[in-house]
Amino acid sequence: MNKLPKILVIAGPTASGKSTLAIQLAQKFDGEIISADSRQIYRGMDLGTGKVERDSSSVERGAHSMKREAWSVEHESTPKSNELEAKSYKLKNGSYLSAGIVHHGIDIINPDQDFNVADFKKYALEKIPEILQRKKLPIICGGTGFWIQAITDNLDFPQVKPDLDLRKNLDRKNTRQLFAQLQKIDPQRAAAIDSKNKVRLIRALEICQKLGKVPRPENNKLKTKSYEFLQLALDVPKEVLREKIQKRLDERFEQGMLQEVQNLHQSGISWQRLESFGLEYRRLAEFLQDKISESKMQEKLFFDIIHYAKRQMTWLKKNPDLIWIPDPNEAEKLVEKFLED
RNA sequence: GGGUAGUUGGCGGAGUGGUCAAUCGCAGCUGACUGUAAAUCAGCCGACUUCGGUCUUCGGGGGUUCGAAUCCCUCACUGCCCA
Repeated sequence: MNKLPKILVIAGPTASGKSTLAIQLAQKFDGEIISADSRQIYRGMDLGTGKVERDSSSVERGAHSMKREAWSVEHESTPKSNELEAKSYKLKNGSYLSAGIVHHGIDIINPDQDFNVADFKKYALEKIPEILQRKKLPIICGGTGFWIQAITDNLDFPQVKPDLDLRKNLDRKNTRQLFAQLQKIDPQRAAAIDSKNKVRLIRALEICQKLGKVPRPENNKLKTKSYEFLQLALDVPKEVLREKIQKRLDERFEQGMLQEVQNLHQSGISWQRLESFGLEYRRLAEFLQDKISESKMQEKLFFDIIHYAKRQMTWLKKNPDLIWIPDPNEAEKLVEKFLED
């Protein structure tokens, strides 16, 4: 039996220290990082998404300021016909470097474009062989559990692309109507679906329109695996995480997160779009529109992030392959062992 | 000292004789999730519970009433106004 290529996964809730650990391990084991973060893919969304700081090029060395290029400035290449090609933005120097480590999946599209799990899966499955070819260790690191699972479990998605017009139309109806509609078309899916969840209902109907009904996800246990994963997650006590979240939030404000959101809006991103990104982008957009007061915004945002971390934990907890490590220093040994045989 | 408004579950805040263990919001807890996943959505949230119920709550005490968070008396505390 030939051995499967190995991939390291670093998961954990927001503010748990994933990125730092990933970089440490990348340095130690000669790796490249694939960010699995549904918001860090966007250019110009830096402070609010907590991107690792990009290495400044030798030319602009000494630029200690947190100033980052506005996405509109670097956005000069016009999208090509190929959707994925168009979406995956090629940087001049080829990649996003932080602490000398190559990061994929950061700054790959503009905030007015969509990039979903299926896109990510394609993207990552393209990058992984490239990284392996360079004899480097692929490290998938990020907080978007679903995206990570798409890779680790090689999830199969129905071949139905989002139909924005259809979605817009369906969105006008309420969940009762949508559910009734789904019951008629695909009772099986209807029986299993969350009947109050509009997003799910709309997607189900979208698939039905194309395929007649929603295919049952196949059992991934039967699938042949192409990679071997070591999945680690940072286990940070709730109280500690709270403190880290608050501290990080304060820092982000100091670094000019508000300005970042303002800039995004000025470069053409609608408030509605910004709000749809959630967390900092939603709350700051609301504040900038005078929908909420500053103190309300700060308060809400803090709790939003706490809740988000909680949701992440709920997701992560049901992954039986995750190894929870209370201390980041434990990771090294585990990775070493993983890479041995 | 006089007047006045108030005191409700962790917080905010409804409720003004029975259908109130007490609307609702926040916080808290648990969970769902196959192309929006930082999104979207669900349940629990006084105590005990064999999940049908049982018990103790609405500042303290005393009353009225078949029955009070809701009415009366009184005490305490808080805010505002007049001294």
